[in-house]
Amino acid sequence: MKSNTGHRNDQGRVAEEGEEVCGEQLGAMENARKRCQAPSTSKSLMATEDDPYKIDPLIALIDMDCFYVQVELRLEPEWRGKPAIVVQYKTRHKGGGIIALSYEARERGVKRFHHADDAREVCPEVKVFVVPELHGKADLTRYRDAGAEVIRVMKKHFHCVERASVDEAFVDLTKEVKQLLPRYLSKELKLTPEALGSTCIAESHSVEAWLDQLYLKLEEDPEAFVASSVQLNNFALAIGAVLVNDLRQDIINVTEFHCSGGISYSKTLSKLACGLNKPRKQTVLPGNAVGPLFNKTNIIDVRMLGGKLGRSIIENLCISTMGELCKVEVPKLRQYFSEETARWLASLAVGIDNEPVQERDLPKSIGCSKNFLGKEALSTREQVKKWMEHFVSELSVRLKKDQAENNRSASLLTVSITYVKDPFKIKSGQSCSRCAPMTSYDNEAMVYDAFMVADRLLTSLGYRNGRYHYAVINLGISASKMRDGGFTASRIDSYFRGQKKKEVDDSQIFPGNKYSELKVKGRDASKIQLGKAKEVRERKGSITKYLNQASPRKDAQGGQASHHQQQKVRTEHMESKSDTETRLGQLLQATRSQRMGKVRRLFPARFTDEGGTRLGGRQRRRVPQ
DNA sequence: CTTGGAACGGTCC
DNA sequence: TGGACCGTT
Ligand SMILES: Nc1ccn([C@H]2C[C@H](O)[C@@H](COP(=O)(O)OP(=O)(O)OP(=O)(O)O)O2)c(=O)n1
Ligand SMILES: [Mg+2]
Repeated sequence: MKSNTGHRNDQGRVAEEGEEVCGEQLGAMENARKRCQAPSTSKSLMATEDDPYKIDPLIALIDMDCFYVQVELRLEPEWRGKPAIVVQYKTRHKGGGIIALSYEARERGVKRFHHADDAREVCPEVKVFVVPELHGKADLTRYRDAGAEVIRVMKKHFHCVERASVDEAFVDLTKEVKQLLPRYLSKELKLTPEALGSTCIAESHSVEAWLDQLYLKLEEDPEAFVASSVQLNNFALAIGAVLVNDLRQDIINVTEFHCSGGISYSKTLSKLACGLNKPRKQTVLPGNAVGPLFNKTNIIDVRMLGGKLGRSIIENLCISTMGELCKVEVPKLRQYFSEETARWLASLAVGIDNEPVQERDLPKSIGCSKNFLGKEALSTREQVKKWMEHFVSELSVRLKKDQAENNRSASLLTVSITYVKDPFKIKSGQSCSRCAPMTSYDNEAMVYDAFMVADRLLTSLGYRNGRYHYAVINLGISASKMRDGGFTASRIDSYFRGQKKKEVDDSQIFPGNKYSELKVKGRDASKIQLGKAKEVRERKGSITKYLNQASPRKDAQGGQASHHQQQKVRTEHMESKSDTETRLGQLLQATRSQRMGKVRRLFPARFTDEGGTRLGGRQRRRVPQ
């Protein structure tokens, strides 16, 4: 992947194209940034007296190496340097599914889609760490907390940090780099290979040569250098690399965790760069390297193109690399995609995504869920209630911790359910979600709300002799719409609107209605007594309004989680069973064939027709030429 | 027996 | 807005 053995001429030629394109992309990026009102970068191309140097936005992506494994290795360091994996549900299928694997394990041929038993087959001495279980489900707290440790270090170094996942964050380096620029240009500070540390330069063999080249140009003609956006941007990238290297070293010092980094001009490019030299390395992706790199980059491997959209591009245009996509003109793209999508793709094909780094280091939602496949599927009220209790037990602890640490409270509680007619003869599955206001972190209140919402939906789909007509194969709850501070009377009052009669008999599931006697500690009971909260559910508020439309959808729908795994498997080019080979696969196949949300906009013409065919000729909107 | 989990963020209507 | 759906780790 790294070394370019042949096609020198070809790459050289495209490199020039890339350079040219990149020069143009910067202006486009800036315009889009202004539209997006990214405060820290919106003026980056504007030279003013205070800010004499025009540089493009500089974005880094930090991604922890085999993160869950590192978390386990910090707890049991004797396994460092050995093949190791982290699995979920050891007692289940084939010793549990792998969710993280060390680089030593990767060298031995272990794959993420393997199970523990598979891993032992190809690598008998592999160390298997098992995700902790609590309340009958996997408990990822350990890894979330470790991720927060890392973010904390990042915030120490940079103001604008966007938590992208449990082990990834984007950083906007623009301001910090711009501040240092004069001191580096004046030689007060010097860019050295040592300062760059574990840096690689994409499409370049040596950091030294790259730096030498940079300084050669600076010495040659300093005025021309600072006037050249290409030179200045490369210089800025190098400064960014120093800052990111320092950050990564600090992360090691503070947390013992190693990570990789990507430094470039957009989230897309930084993410791509980060993956080029994993692990324990950071990669600078300069503008002039984008073209050559894109020539060998599969479309599927680019952020946001790893799913249906990417596959449709490949199928429709009969291409496979970003370099090829770059050569496709907007009018051609318009044959298959909407105007908006076509333009967006054309930008992305030169590395522009117009996404500012958001200053957000906390998750926006906190939730938990679990699959119940085959005989595990839930079909009684008692089962659903039991699992709601488990979920709430986990969630309330996490929410209270979040409230204490971050001074915020969730205002929305969402229940999501995937259900099928027969969990053993999966022919169609449907997923849905319902929400209720969150007015306290009281366990029983949350259980009541979550269960009532779920039960109403499932009951309305059919209920007889103590069993729902549908079996629940995935159940989850999530807290979101975070607001500053704790729960206040006015906040809770705002939920009391309208009136509606109770629709479901809860007397058997909640005997004695103990729930209505609960109170929130430390609050004005007359206002926020949970008995009042219960009224919400009996009135015509946001909950019941939607329960009335509980008729099953016609489209097939499978568990989101599983569906996503499928996406991941394809993205990583890992061989695995085709969907028709397994029962679950059939469900997932149905899932993917359903209607396409955002993608309807993205694939107006062809893809839609094909989707319609798969669905049995269902008619879809066709976008005018 | 059937098993590709469990979170997240975001867009669209 | 809520809810369905997509993309991602
Ligand atoms: N489908 C996935 C992908 C990832 N993870 C978890 C486990 C990983 O340790 C962590 C980070 O995901 P990465 O894709 O970044 O993978 P790693 O950090 O494990 O490896 P790498 O070194 O390739 O980044 O998120 C997960 O639970 N399910
Ligand atoms: Mg990682």
